Amino acid sequence: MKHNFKKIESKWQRKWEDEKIFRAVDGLDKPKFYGLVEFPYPSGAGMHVGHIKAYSSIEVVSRKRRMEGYNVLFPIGFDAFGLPTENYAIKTATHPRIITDENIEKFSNQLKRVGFSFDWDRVIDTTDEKYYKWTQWIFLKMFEKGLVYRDKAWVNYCPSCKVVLSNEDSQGGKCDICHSDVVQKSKDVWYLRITQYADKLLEGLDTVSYPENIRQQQVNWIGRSTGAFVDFSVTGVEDKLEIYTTRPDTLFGVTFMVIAPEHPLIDKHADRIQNMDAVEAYRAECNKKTEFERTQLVKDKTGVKLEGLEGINPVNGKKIPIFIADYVMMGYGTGAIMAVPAHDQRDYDFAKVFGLDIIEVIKGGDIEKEAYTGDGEMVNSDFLNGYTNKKDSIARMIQELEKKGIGKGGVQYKMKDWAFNRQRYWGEPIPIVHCPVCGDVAVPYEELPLRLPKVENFAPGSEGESPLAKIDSFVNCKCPKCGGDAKRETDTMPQWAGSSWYFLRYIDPNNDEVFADREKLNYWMPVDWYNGGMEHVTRHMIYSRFWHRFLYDLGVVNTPEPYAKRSAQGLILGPDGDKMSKSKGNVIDPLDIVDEYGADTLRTYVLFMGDYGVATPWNDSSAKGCKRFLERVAALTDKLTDAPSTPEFQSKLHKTIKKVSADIEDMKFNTAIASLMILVNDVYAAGSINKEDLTVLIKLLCPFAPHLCEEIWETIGGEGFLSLASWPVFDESKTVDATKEIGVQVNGKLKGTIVIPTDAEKEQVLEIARGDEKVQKAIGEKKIVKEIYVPNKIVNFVVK
RNA sequence: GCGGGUAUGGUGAAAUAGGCAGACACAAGAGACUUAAAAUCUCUCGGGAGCAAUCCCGUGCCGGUUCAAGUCCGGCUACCCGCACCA
Repeated sequence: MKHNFKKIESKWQRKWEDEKIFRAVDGLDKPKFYGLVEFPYPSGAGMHVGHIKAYSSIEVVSRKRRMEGYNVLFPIGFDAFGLPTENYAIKTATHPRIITDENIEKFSNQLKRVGFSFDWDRVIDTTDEKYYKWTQWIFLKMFEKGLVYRDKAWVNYCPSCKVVLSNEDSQGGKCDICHSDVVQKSKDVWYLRITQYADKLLEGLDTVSYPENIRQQQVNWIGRSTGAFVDFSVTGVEDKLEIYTTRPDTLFGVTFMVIAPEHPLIDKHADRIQNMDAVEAYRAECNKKTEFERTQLVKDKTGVKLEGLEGINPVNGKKIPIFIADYVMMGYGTGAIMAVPAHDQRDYDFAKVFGLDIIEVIKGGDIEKEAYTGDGEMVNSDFLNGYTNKKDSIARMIQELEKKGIGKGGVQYKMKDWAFNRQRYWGEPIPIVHCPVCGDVAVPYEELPLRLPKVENFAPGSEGESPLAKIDSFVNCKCPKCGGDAKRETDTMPQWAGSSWYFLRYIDPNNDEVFADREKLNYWMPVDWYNGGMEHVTRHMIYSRFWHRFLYDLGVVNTPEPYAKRSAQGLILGPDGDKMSKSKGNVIDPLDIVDEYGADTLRTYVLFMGDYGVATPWNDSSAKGCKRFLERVAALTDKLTDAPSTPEFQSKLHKTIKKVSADIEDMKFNTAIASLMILVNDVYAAGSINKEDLTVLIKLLCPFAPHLCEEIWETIGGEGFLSLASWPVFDESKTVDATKEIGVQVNGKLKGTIVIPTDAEKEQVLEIARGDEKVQKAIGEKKIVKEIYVPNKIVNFVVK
């Protein structure tokens, strides 16, 4: 048979869709498998070849699971709120709804042309009001539980997108969307108290199967540290200056304090600060610096001493100067530090610039040269002198601080609360009403969804307020509590909201009563295997784990963690080895490949091209090689024989079943495909194959190249869909050979190979090895001093 | 600076738990078929020496453990990813 991919691919895609053979059935009395891939943002550009690779892994596993008898849920949907659509809407004066619908239509057709076995009856769209009703519902539940708060704050603001960004969206001081420099702006911000879940998110990592690098990235992102909060008195003022430190045991080495330039103490006691001019000048200078300069370039210490205020070290009563400096951040800890120059390099550098005292309290380094951050004996530290163990000295100091009421042990996180509002149109409206009497009031649950109103002009206002603020009919409303005149919140939720719980909605996508039926959740959750990109490890994954954990604490889902297992694909690079980008002109369009080589070739190649987790350049000739392989498979129907299979071929076949089965589970798709290529080469060498053996072969290949395998199955008279046939089981006894070829080494160097009966006795093997001509020659006149035999692997003679 | 990872032919890459390095492909070269080309099929294909049998070298670098190291240990180097004046 010829491989007429154009004809057979559309034929089988239609059949699969008509008969809905990939539909997941709720509550079936079968083991379940929930395979998940990150749902796409339906951009106008259409599908990227990276999508194909990202989905192909779980696609292959899901197809294998179905054949193994599992009830499989492998869904797809669209994460469709977001800025690119909104910007395109502004540019073309088209409503984002229309653009989104068009793009979803386009994406769906493209996905279908690759033959992915999604359950198309469960498609979700985060911009559908039936969906975002429940996004708003979860938000209100969080509001109800005190996990939502509003605060005026200095925030990351992108002047180009005119939008407030979360910490995560402005990494490196650049806007994640447009890459402009982010500035600090004082704004009204809605926060989700994700920090309250920091420990739960950390602990949850021990209960799931994530690759080490992903686990580590999440641990770093949460950034838990333990230490102590200590109150320092300030001369002449009532307030205490609270600092956070991880090394409270170095308190006797404190020689000055540093507070962030934005620290409220400064304005509060401005009248006592004699050099307010210099302070203001320094603050202005800091404000001018971009985040990039502040964190990347300027490691030189700068600062200004606050004249008129002095700190008092609570453990020894010493007066110490207070500085402002931009190396202390308002956003971490308390925005104030005690400086121990002898044992912290930054404090050391600062002390050198300003000529401050450096007092050693831990022995072991040379504080003339640099700060010593290692362990050692405590000195100059009163009751801590003589301690050599960091843990003990810290514990003792915390005990002392708590006894005297001047400090306490505490925990800090690098992770900050999640800035949750955006001044944009194309997002979920935040369902809150501002009442002059009652304050912030939740929109009643029965009024959800709070729909996005129709707008003529989607552009944000000049001050960066939401386009919704211009719609009086939306803004003006009655307070749900007191019935008085009130105004609606006009900001919308960030892009990440909809994707924070979408995997739950797939389970029950059309439910109008609850976000998903509890029994169905119990059946399907958790997600058994989730594949996606590394770029979503610290945002989407942490956010969605947080939301899911919240829902668990609320008692509405059955598992604390949403994803039992996570994997990540490596990028497909352009043929030139660079990251694909339009500007470089090295983008591969997957649909071009489908047209030219077929979907089966595309699917097979993206998994064959290399290690699944590693970035690999696209190589068109290699892709063609996969096409060649599939053509050779198609032609096997011309080699059919009625003759029974040979024991040799049975052995090869069963070894291949074993290898392919194991490799798919280990995501070693490249070697799984390679072993199928070897098997096909073996058939060509033998000249013929019988129907039974060919059936096994196409079953193994079916998850990778399903259209072709279905067609072959039909051609050789198979009944029903091969995609629903049973996965081959190997016979272990047939994977063991009667004889084995092993190497024989002399002094660790390979000198010959011998054939031995499998599991032969050591003496028998050594006998054969000694008798080998080449081995004898290598030994020559020398004496054998040691004989090593590793069963079925190798013989080594040590000679002198 | 901290954390994670990677390094193997001309290329993408294989190598179970320390046991025949380079499977499977791609590219290249030669040949067959063809009026010709494409496609297909056959052969060669890490480096060096040799007519050859064969021998020597070879998994980023230096050292170690071992009968045996791509694999384990110690010390480097380069690159990639993430975080970063985090107190």
